[in-house]
Amino acid sequence: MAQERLTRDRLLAAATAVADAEGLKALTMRRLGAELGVEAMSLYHHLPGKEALLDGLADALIREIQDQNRGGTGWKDRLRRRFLGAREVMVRHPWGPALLGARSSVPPRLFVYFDEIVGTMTGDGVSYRLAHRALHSFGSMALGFTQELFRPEAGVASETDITAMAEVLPHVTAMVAAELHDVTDPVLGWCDGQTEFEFTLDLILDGLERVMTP
Amino acid sequence: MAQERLTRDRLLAAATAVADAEGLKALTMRRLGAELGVEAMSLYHHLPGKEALLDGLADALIREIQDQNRGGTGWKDRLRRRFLGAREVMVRHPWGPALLGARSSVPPRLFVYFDEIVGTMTGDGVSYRLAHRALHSFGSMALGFTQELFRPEAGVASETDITAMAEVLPHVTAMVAAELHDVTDPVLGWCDGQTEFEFTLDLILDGLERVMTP
DNA sequence: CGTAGCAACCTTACGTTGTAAGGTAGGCCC
DNA sequence: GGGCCTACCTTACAACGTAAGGTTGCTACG
Repeated sequence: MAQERLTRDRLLAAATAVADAEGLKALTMRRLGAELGVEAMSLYHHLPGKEALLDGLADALIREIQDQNRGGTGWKDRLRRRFLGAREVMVRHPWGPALLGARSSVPPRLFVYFDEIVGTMTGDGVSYRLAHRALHSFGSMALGFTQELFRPEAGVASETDITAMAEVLPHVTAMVAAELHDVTDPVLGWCDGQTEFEFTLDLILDGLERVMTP
Repeated sequence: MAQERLTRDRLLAAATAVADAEGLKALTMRRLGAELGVEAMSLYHHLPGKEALLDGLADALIREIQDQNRGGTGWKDRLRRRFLGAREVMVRHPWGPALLGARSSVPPRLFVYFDEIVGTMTGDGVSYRLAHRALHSFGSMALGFTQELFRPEAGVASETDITAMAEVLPHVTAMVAAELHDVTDPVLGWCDGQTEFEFTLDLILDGLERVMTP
């Protein structure tokens, strides 16, 4: 693992790999050093500290999102493609949302990315006022994720759990039952992140379009 | 600070106070112990560990949000009031979003809260299918915050910064200029979180209403 | 009344984290 | 060849969460 010399880029690449494989929490200086066949303190000759490492990671993540740009015509179509591309990046790097959320200062590249979004809108006739509002409405959708507070990845619940749940959560229980019954493919159909992401995205995009052309 | 006996509730209250005053990062076991005039390890007789402390904090936060329920008529109005109330709670506790985002397992009370939302909708004639979609669309709005990735709390930039910014961020710079010129009160008008929260909230609520009554 | 038991709190200590401080080996230049 | 710079290593420290076990005082019961 040692061999080649260290670089800031090799460092960030290794950090990304560790985070992809084992999550952000496993990304410690010592662990990253080991990954590169080097002592932890050697990393400090290429990065000033752990915060800088995370900043670099965030920057690389946003660049990866920017690179997902895929054309389209009109602000709506363009943004839609952009955000769907962003989502693919976040699916590849599940630590992305948490990282961006935890960063104490805004990654500078994020401003550049938002600038592109504003330019996409105003360049197509959208007013600055609405572009500004839209920027806030997109929120984390622009980065390809919705705050997944409700993530039922928990797996199958036991029967006693289900009966207990039915008492405490009558409406959700009924909803799950109704939805499962409705859907042809019970696995893909229930809480399919992609479908719901697109639903919400179109809800916002259509809403914005309606606001600007009343 | 010592005097009275420790309680799980006193513990959580003190933890909330520390987080309110100095942020989540300042909330360590030793610090919390000191706050209560007690050694860190004494806390372990009331809570099994730090994770449990954070779980308790999250639970209390969600309960505070639930208590903001303020009536209204019809699912749209009811949810709107609810979410605006939730926002007030998050304004009081700026560490809220980060805490919920960082929790590795979903706080159980969140399911109860979501159940209330589903009940509010289906009780007013909304289909389970749409209620489910809506739940995902609300995302973090249901908890009163939008992922504030773009938070210009940085303060006034220097002149050189501004000219540098104009080169790299032409569209954002123009937008800021246009907006500042437009607005009567330049401080409240520019990036007023409340205004933008309501704008996005109504965008989603109106969109959902339109989907169900085509 | 004595004593067993238990709840609440303290003491000590360990492993892990980020990182400050300073050491060392090799290549380059004058 | 002697100084200097770059890249890496060694050692050490403070702060963190917490395991293990000690101390104290109240309470219940034979």
